[in-house]
Amino acid sequence: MSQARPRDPAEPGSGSARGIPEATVARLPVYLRALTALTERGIATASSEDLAVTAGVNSAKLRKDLSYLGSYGTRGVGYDVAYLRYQIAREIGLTQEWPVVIVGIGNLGEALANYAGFSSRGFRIVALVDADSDRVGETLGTLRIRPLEDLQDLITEHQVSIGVITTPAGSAQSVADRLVAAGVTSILNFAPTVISVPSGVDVRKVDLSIELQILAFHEQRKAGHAGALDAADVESA
Amino acid sequence: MSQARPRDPAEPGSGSARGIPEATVARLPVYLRALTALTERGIATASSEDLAVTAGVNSAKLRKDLSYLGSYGTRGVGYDVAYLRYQIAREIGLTQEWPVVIVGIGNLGEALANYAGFSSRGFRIVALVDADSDRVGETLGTLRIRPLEDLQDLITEHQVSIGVITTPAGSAQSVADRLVAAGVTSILNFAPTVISVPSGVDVRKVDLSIELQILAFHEQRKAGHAGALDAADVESA
DNA sequence: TAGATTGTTAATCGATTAACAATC
DNA sequence: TAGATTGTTAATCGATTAACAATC
Repeated sequence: MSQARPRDPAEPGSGSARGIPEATVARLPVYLRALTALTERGIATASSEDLAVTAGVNSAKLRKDLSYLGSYGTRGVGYDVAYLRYQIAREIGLTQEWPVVIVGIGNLGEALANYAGFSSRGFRIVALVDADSDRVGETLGTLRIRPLEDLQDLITEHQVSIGVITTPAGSAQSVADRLVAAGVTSILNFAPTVISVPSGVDVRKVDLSIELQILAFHEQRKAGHAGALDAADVESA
Repeated sequence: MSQARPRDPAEPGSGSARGIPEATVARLPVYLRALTALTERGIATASSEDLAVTAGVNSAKLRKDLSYLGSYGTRGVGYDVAYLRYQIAREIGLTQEWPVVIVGIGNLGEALANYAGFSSRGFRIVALVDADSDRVGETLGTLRIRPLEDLQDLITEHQVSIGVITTPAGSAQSVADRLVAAGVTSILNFAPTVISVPSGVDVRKVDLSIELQILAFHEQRKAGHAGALDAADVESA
């Protein structure tokens, strides 16, 4: 466990010690975005309360989260926005550029390929791959769509460690297998299916219809909604 | 708190009692999908272990989650796939159809408008809205893109309670305000910004670049990755 | 010094999990 | 009855939060 004594940001390894809670890791990008927003507003120093409001979290949680990285604030003053922003970017690994491959160039894959928010945050899409021979050869932005057979070579050539799957559910597992075999160790899966990977490979899943279903669950329980009556009918039947 | 005595699924209200944990709610759609997959494989009965493997969770967790809904299994046997599937669908609110409006028809909005996964799960996109007068009037599938001024009327006409925001960050808050003013009480926000809404309105956020950043954080910490060296360099500097 | 705000503690809350009595 | 598997308990773990001593 970590010692109670104050940590010095200059002490090598102090801030990057293992054991940053997953919940904290998931919020670091949110803080990064909030700091960017403050920078754009010309704000150089911000209190944990300012930052928390911008990020949409509670300030005690924010201070606790930041404390896992080190002591980057000044008591009585707050945080230097530019400095904290750099420290968080470094912690996440955004001081380097991450080459990314997208497999499955349907509507969603195409939208991601064109999404400016990736490149502006340290990710560079270096290859687009599709199994459909009709789409192969087509150019999207500056990239030509490549066949699945080229996947291994593309990953090796660009030293890709992060892959994005935007194929239909049926192809997702075999694509994941190929990505892993080629050396990819992080996968962002948009296909509506569970994929299995060896330990050591991280998978995150984004599921658009699941998000809507969670909203529907709560919506159904709100008073005044027509659905609430329907549900009661089913129940007493 | 819930009583320790066994609950009867036939008892009105038993399964739908408030207090289903959020973490459980978020997994119900995953179980629903797993049950659908089992149905497609022609499997009529499944144990919690079968279901858990298909859904990618641990079976103790799955049984605990299902216990919040009621007692839908049979000891020594397992769960009837079709029956459990119906019960979960009912619990989520998918026995009715949910009309949805999408605001912001860029690459992502267009991809969502064409996404078959929504309609097959009880959501129907009833309106596409964009602020750009160049896109207004264009037809996507069976829907014509409508101007922002029509938003209120569309929501009233179709009794929409769920809205999807796929605008740039800068427009998201004003769109959210208009959605709420028009009566929407659930929002799925794809814009890379925090939006504020009155209490009683649910917002879920999907942030594509945040998912990639979380992967990058872990990737950076994996041995053998070039980035690991870079980070160490920065740190000791 | 007085005021402000961090970083940390400790209490609380919620989620996960193994284990097993209940029961089909 | 014997075997299988649920539904529930209770222990554990992790996350959140209020409060405040430390300190700028």
